[in-house]
Amino acid sequence: MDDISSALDHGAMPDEVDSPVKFRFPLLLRRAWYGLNQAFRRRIVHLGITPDQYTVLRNLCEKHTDGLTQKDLTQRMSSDPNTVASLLERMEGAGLLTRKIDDQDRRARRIMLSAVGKKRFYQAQAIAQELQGEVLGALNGDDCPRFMHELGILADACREAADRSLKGTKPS
Amino acid sequence: MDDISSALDHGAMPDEVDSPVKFRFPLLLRRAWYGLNQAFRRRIVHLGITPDQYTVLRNLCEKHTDGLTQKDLTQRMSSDPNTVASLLERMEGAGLLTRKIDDQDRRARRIMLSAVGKKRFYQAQAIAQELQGEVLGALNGDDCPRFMHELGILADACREAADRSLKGTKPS
DNA sequence: ATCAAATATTACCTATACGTAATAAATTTC
DNA sequence: GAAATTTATTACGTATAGGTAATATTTGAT
Repeated sequence: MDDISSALDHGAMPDEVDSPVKFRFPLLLRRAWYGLNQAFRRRIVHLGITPDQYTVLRNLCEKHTDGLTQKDLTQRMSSDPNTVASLLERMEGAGLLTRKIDDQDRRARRIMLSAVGKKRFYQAQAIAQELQGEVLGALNGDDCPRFMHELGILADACREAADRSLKGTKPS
Repeated sequence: MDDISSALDHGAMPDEVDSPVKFRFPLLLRRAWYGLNQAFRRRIVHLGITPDQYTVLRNLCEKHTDGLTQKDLTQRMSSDPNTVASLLERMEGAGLLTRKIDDQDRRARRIMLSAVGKKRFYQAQAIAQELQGEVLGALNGDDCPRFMHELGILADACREAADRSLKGTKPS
């Protein structure tokens, strides 16, 4: 009753539980994401910001029209309202941005980048692009566009799977 | 002095700070990883384990020879000693595994899967494979192997970048 | 206009992620 | 062979990730 492996037709399973290629996606994704994040964090620590804070700054800079609400940011970062709230609280304390009640919807808060926040973003962006260049350099330049296209497809599929997994425990 | 954008030759920059394709890697990676993780977390919450705990269980099951030390696990999970330590502490408390001083090296702790841990792993593995099937189904089956190969190359490049970024602030 | 339903945040809690310092045991060195 | 060095963990602190519940507000229905 201990060795469930036999009970679930997982024959030998010496080293590779996951099939040769197909089932390595989560492993590779984890490795890539953690590595990239670690590298970036270590390279921008002297700027006093973290990778996630950089993501906030980037989103605010891309749409620096009238700022964004926390809800907007949450969606753009494929993140969570709670996470974004505490993230922004810290960043406001650090003087990177300001949060003011939205005029149209007093429930929402409109986030505006500060001069310091904008400056930090451009400083970090240079480092981010350098890092991305190093990493993507490992791939054949010709393969890059197709790869990114496919990664985008999988990213969407992951997001959709997450949304589906919210309601009926087991969608279809 | 406020609008650094002009000072750094970032011309217009209306919406796409990042170049068309090449510089979207971090965004897509983040979206994919967060989405996959959320989906999996939501699908295994009823088993009482988290995605990271599943990763631990999987590593222990793959090499269930004599267990692994925390150091081994840390490397296999491309994680951090501190993270792994607290992770294992919780898992030990939950009865998923045991930690005993290693005989050969009394500094190290050898992690051994418990019967419960093994059971939870196989239960979660079925869910993981189902999820992976759903996600990878979005990709052309023929493109999958090549994609995984390229993702592996990038994952390695990310890890190496992280390692390089540890010592000399700016490697080469 | 009024009360119910939907929505944007906050408050609080647990689980990572990871940096730094402290510990303890193994290894190297003179 | 004892001291210096390296190494596996733990202890402690800050920054996410995200679930649940409470709050304030806006909207919609009557």
